[in-house]
Amino acid sequence: MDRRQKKTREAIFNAFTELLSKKHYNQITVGEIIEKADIGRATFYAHFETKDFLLKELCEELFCHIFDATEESGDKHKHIFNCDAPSSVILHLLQHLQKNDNKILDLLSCENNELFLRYFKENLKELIKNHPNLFGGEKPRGLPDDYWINHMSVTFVETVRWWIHNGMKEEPQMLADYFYIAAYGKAI
Amino acid sequence: MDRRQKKTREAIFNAFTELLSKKHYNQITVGEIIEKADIGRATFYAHFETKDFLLKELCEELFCHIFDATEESGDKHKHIFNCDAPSSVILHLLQHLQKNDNKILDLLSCENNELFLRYFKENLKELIKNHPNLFGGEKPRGLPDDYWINHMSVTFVETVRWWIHNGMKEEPQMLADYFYIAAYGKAI
DNA sequence: ACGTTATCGAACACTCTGTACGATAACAGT
DNA sequence: ACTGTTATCGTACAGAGTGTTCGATAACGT
Repeated sequence: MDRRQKKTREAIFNAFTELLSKKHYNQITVGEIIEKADIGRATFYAHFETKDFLLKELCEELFCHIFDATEESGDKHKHIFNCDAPSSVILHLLQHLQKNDNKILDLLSCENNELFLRYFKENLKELIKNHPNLFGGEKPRGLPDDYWINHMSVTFVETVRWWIHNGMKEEPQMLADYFYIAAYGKAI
Repeated sequence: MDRRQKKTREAIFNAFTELLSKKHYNQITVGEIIEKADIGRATFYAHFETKDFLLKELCEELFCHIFDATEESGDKHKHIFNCDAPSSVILHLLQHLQKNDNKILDLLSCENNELFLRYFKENLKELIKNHPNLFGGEKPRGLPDDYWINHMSVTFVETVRWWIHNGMKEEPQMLADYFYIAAYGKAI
């Protein structure tokens, strides 16, 4: 990819991210993004059809390193569903977040977090669907599969939301315990 | 309240609701609402400051008969947290929804449902906070109160969402069982 | 019948969107 | 270093949407 393109794209993402942490998505204008990114109007539209597409691509970039299921051999980053024991997956995820990779934490804690948490949840559902034992534990009897998958995804996402909203005071291990207690009735 | 005001207000709500069931909130314009409601532009703005305020007031109107905690003596509608055994509260709520009071079901099932489900959840949290035994059952040990309250609210809202999304084929009793199994590990 | 007030309709300034185009400068490959 | 390509710039522009203003009209409650 052309160096100029990469620069511009990054400038737009940075400007957009910064704006998202300060005001609501609906009230951010393309004009503001352009100004903060210091690029021409036509340039913006050469990269993104609309603001909505920009958001979509930002989401994809933020979550792909976590959720991308393509297993590239020799990749130094172990994909979460490949690592160690299933019971540590959630811990791994939480530690990932704690490191604030890709500034994802800022976006998950700003007033626009709904935007990203929704995306988070959808990817998580896909992941669980493809790796039923992702979290360890067992589905209680009498629940439809998709009900259970949705419930688990939401429970995890809400655990993260609660954590962030409360200042992330707890250690990831503690959070993992909360999650397992809420989901299965007991820590694992 | 002036008859004219009431008429206009209702016309706006109806037009807005109809539009919400067809297209995304962000893409609905005041012009469309005005046209469908068949009122003057100035009239709309005499009622609602912006489209956002219209949404807020619509939410309040939709949920108030369910969540309004003011206990008016002699009110023929029993407030949900006053009725019968705690364990039936969820059943009551689901039956309420099934009757599609206030066309709330249309809004909970359209592509804008996030808007209303969020509002739903926030009200539910308040309700649980004020009536800890609302759902019966017990909080597992080791969980912070607000974590648990959030978890229960979300679990319920997501149960409703799942139900609607799947065509509401199940009876309310079945749904209540799902909810209790997910929340407590067993039906009550 | 009266004074009040909600509505109308048209006009208005303003902001934002998405596009167009020629000029410029950075780029990749040879 | 040369060359053809292409991303960016700046400006301008049409179109759509927002929120306000104001005088005229008609419905309202008492």
